[in-house]
Amino acid sequence: MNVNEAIKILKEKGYKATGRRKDILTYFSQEDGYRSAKDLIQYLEKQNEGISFDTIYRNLHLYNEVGILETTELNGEKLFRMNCSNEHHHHFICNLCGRTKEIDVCPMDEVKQMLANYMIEDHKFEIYGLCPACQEA
Amino acid sequence: MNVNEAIKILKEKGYKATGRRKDILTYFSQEDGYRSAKDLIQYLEKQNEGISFDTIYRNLHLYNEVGILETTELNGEKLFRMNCSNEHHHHFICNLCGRTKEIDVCPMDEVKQMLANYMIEDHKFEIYGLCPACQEA
DNA sequence: TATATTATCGTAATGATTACGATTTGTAAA
DNA sequence: TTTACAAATCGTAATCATTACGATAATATA
Repeated sequence: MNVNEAIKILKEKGYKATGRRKDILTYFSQEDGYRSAKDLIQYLEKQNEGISFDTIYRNLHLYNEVGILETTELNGEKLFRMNCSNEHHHHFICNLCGRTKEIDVCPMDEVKQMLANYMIEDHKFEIYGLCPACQEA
Repeated sequence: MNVNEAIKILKEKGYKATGRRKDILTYFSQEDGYRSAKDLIQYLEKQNEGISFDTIYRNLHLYNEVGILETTELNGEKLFRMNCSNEHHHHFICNLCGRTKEIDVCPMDEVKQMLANYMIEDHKFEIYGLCPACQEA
């Protein structure tokens, strides 16, 4: 997803396309892995842009709700990345650089049969390690 | 795993079997789902036992390291449960009561082939929802 | 361009977790 | 069974990510 597609989604849902929101979208569109609120703040400070925590977190959650960002949680902090696909998928996540690789395998079909009386609401399948680039360094 | 087995593990590794450590083990051995540090503190207060945060978290991490407790992370807090099995396994986790059901399916064999040049260090596969008991309430 | 609504700002508050110096406890050797 | 000492605990303060708030500013649309 790129910045313009994301802005289109915002407008369709009645949200305003503010400068701040575009700044945040610009950041995530140029990264290709999971990034934290702190990463985003540091990026904005380098651009000489102050930003409020309120604005950061409000928009990260909003973007997640409307499907612009995907999210995960690692070591006590939430991480976000631009949504790369409309298909259901999972990720390999590099422990060093946060970059991801899409995994199309989903074990839920097999698992559903084992949980007949359970109401399944969500699931998480993630693989962690070192990507090829980070193994060399 | 029960309290005595856990204490045996502690002693084997050279850790002392203190009253506090037994209190904590007693709590987790009588629960059958994921519980938070806060849950543990509340339990101890009901027993009229004060306890320091230092002691709580130091021991939770220790127990996780030596394989007495399993851990996961949900909504910004770490959760712990008594390790139920020495076999590699995953869990269904009830969103209401935290109780778990062991899942023996592991999709990693299939996935490893898709990640030939990636160094896999860890993975997480969890299913969330409502257990049969919580669906009725 | 005026207006109403939504968004942002700066900062304070919260909640989970970690850290610290002083004190206590468990263990094993004397 | 006492002694000695390392390890563990306590009470509390500090940290870190996140949430909340009242005042101000920016956006969309009429």
